[in-house]
Amino acid sequence: MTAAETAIETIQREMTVFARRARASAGRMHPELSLVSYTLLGHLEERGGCRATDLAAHYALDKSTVSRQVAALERAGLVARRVDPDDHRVQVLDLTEAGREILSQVHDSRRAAFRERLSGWPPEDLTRFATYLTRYNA
Amino acid sequence: MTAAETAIETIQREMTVFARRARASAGRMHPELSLVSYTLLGHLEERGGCRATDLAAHYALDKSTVSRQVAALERAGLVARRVDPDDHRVQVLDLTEAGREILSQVHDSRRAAFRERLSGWPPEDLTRFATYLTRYNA
DNA sequence: CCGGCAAGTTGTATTCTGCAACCGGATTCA
DNA sequence: TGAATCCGGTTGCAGAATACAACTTGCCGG
Repeated sequence: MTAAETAIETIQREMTVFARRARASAGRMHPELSLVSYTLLGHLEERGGCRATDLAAHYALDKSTVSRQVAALERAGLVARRVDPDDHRVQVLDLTEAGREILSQVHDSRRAAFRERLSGWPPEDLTRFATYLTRYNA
Repeated sequence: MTAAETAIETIQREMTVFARRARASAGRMHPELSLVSYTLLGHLEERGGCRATDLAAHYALDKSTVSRQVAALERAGLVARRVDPDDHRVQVLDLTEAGREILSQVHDSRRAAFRERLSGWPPEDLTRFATYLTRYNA
């Protein structure tokens, strides 16, 4: 087996380990914000307004799932929808102030967990790791 | 925010994305074996016979959930249960031959998926990525 | 023997998800 | 311009995973 193949084995195994752990702990960290809701809010924060379809495509979710999640987030007052004046089919989603606040709380506690876990890593390794993960998920 | 903090943000987000996708796609790749089932079988393969309660504790699942999953796996002929002669409350779980076989197939196809996904990565990036993941999970 | 604890099972409710059918606005093309 | 089509989104439905609680059965210390 080449070094690259060995690396692929390792990546697979470690990703699986991670998936297991994430599955086990996701619900416990923040009961008020599911993993998906959190992800969606985070996306909105980063990219500003976007469409439900974009979210669905990006996270490989069915549009119906996104529709319901967004509806729940809107009921909870965390996101706002407005119709795109240029295309009346489109709803542009945005965080509300409350959404921003909750997101920042959850963010902080998750960040603390990751920071704890990643403490002692050289900054250069952190940025490279981040790049790899992004590329993997792209 | 420093570069390192930004990287931590990204790692956190991308890991989350990955975890969600892994779960969603696991069902599609192998309809006959959910991520949890796969994990449980893998556990049995590694450690040989164990109790349902051990699985529940190890994966932070409710014992009822494990009970149902194990029941399904037994119906599918992938695991066998036998009563512990020393304690009749206990059922010792073990892979059947069919279970071992399916597990190895799923293993292979997962490996193929990873290989596909990572094709085109320079070998040194693969090895570094593998190193980072291992370090992260350690 | 009894009370309490441990292992599993089952009933119930909730949540997340995908698929399919549908609605209404936008676009294309003859 | 008008019909066919496409696209964004919603809703009905069904299935899976899960937690919690109540229960059954077996074990063990007084």
